[in-house]
Amino acid sequence: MALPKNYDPNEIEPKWQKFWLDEKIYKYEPDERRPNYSIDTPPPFTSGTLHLGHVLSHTWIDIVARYRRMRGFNVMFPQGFDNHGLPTELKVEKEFGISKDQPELFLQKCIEWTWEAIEKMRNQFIRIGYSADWDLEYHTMDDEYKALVQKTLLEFYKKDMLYQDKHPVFWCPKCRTSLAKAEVGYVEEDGYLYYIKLPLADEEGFVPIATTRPELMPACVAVFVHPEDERYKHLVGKKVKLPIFEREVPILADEDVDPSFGTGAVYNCTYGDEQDIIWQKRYNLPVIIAIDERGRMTEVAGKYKGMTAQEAKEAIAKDLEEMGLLYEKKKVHHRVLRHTERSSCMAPIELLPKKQWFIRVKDYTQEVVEVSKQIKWYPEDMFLRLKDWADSMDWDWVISRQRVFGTPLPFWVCKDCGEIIPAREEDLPVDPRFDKPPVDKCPKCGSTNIEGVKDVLDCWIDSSITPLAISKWGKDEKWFSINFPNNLRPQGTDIIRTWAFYTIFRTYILTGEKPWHDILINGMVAGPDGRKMSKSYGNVVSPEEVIPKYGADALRIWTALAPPGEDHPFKWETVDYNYRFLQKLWNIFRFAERHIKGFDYEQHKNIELEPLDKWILSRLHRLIKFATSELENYRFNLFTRELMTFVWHEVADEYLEMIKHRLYGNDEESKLKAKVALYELLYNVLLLLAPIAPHITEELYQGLFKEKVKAKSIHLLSWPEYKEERVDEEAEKIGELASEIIGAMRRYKNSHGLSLNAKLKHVAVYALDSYDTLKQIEKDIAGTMNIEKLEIIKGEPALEERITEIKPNFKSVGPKYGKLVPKITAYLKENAKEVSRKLKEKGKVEFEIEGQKVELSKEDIVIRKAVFSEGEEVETAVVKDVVILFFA
RNA sequence: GGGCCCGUGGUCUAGCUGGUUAUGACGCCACCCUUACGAGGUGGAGGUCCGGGGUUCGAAUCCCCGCGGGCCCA
Repeated sequence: MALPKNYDPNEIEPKWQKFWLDEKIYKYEPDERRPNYSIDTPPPFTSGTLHLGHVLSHTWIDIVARYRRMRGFNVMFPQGFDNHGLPTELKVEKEFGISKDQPELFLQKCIEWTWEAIEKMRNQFIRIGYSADWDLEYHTMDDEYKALVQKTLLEFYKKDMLYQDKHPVFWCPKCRTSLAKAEVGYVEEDGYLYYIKLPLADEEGFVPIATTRPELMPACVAVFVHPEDERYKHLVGKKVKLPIFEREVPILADEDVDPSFGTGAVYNCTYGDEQDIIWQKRYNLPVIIAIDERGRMTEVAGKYKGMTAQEAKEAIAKDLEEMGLLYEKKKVHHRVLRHTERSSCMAPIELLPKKQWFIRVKDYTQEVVEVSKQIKWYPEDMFLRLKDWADSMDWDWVISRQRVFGTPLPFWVCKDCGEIIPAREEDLPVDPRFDKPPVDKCPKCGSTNIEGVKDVLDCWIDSSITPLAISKWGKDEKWFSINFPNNLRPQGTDIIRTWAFYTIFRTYILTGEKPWHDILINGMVAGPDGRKMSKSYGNVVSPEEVIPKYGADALRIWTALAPPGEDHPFKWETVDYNYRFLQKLWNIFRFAERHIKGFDYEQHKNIELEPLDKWILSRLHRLIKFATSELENYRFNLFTRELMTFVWHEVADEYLEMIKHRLYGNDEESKLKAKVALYELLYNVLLLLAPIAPHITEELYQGLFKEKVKAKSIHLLSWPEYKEERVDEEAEKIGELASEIIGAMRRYKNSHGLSLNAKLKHVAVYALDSYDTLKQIEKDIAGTMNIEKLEIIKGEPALEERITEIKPNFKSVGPKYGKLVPKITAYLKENAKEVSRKLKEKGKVEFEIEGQKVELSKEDIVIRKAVFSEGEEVETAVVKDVVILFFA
């Protein structure tokens, strides 16, 4: 069976994907005889489709997994799915018209829909050649997973790291519901900026403030100015007395104040905007609630009680004006938070303090930073992002969400005394929204008035225990001891502050250890236009558009070319180029097939090879060494590029052309040697490429090598071994010279309209230093270029010679002569002919500059020259010290 | 506003422990049908290495100041 003429990824790829699954090539079982390698893969949110960001991050992981297997590791490679989330709730509400008022039906639909999404996404993973062990697949909505999440919360509760407190939520007074950040947005609109004088409490004078929300004055808790502001510096520490409400609040200084906005002084309320929250937390200010869930003024608003916020704004402004304290009202264009997710609503959003569940994290940030230092970060500087986040944290982790489709908090609360009643561990998972409490009466006050917690957990609570989940923490001692800490956590730059930070934090609190040895950070995928890929820019490209056209391997190579930690644009041109590379690879093997298929490499591998064979194998082994060290450090881009260039140019354009005459010739000994080298070369190229392009390499392995090598898949073979003895600098010099000389001859043929294998009657090659090297490849040059009469002559041809460039080799001359360098450069130029002659005669040149002796050897001077023939009968080319004469 | 990162021909990218013709690719132009491949081969045009200052014999590379972009946070 010969390879078909065309490379067709759509035929090859699904075939092997099925084969790998059927044969359970990637099955993981703990095995004490082999080193273990575990990967904590990111569980994507179950939207139903993989985007190119997933393809990038997960192909990277897959490359690592495949490489590690080839290095003899037993790789534990699970894939999970993150199920809970707002988008699913919105979909169920909108598309299926099911309301949250029927929570059981609602949840059922969410789960049903999520299963469909999982199926689709798993198939998409399989279609990119992803080599996870699907028997290890997990979902955050699984009972087992939820039980683990809840168990960790019980642990935090026991450690007294869980508490309830008030925290603002986005609240829509029209819909009477709390909203997630994704459901609100800023809308630009016109409004007024009110300038108000706030009288000082204990002396004459006042502080002028500017605000867009005078109705929040009853909730004012402080006035802020910039610490460097000369206008107000002297007032810091004093108090103002709020007009109308007759309450005193302090004047504080904070660098967040923008002195150029309004009057340079602002008042801080509960809560006008997100900055108010920061200050309230930072300075531990009181919380005064002036607006209720219906958007109306509360008790604290006194005579304004019951008014809507808008009515109160006007009434308070009017009263202040009458008191002479409102002295200016300026039109401004500003951003207002509105309920943007539901376009029918668009009501202004309030920030209302609500009882929320918190995990104490601020007290542990420095410990988390210390643990993070024990993890190796790739690239290293990504650690700083985590550190900065930890250092600047203003409040604890709010873990409760007022949603439906999420892991429930495993707690009940006594409505009489507020006692928190945890679930029993043996009952997990529990859903306190539906399940009975584990006790009949409150253990503290004896009340029977016990209510299950209605809130669910932030989805980062689910996903920040993946290392514990996949390592079977608390479940399987042996599995855990082999797999934990995980060897690798791969993830994107965007979620270092969430996923990485919280995972390190929770794992550390629960186990006392770091979750992983290494963390690998990938950048974001940009669209073809270089901008972030997003629907609103209309630059989204989906894997499903790419794969039918070019196949998964070509797309995978695009991911392999992404630099570590940096954003990477999707480019159709790149995928197209990769596809053409694979096409080229295919053709190389099609050519090689007739020469090496069934060839007994093992029998002949120790034969003494010819110089050019040694050259290409030396280059191969250098590449193996480079590839290995790059992959050890999770860097794929440079190695991939090198490999592609090597295969395309050194192997295909140069080496293959140089051995054709041997493979098709009559010298059986030489032919055999060429086959040995070709086999070793191409077999190893396939192995190097296997982690990146698993499908085409499998196809070629099965077609050309399996018969002899026996392994049932290329993905069960070992990574190429770097053999120092194959590296041969002498052979590399020979190969390089051969490439350049043959290149010059190809250009000659090309410029004369001759085909590559057209016969050249007579070529003379003159050389001095390279003479001995050339003699060794005389036969190769003549054979490759089909030269009837090739003369290699020691000496120089009788032709006119001109020096086109002469200069010092700065790298060697610079450190030796420092400031004299520019003068040496000038000297060489002025005395080019003489310098060249002396170099040829003595091998060195000596002269004086500014009374200082300068001595330069051949290595210190770079000379380029051209030769010219007067007559018409001969054309010339110059390669280093070699002059080629083509006779017509 | 804060932290980190990035800025190299039209586009993407290498180089960035300093060494003078700045790497490779896509695209563009010209030429060549060559026994694995025209989805190929050969050559060419195209650059103030974001801007400005400094250090140095020498700066894309090191330092300082700007400008622009990304991610996250506020």
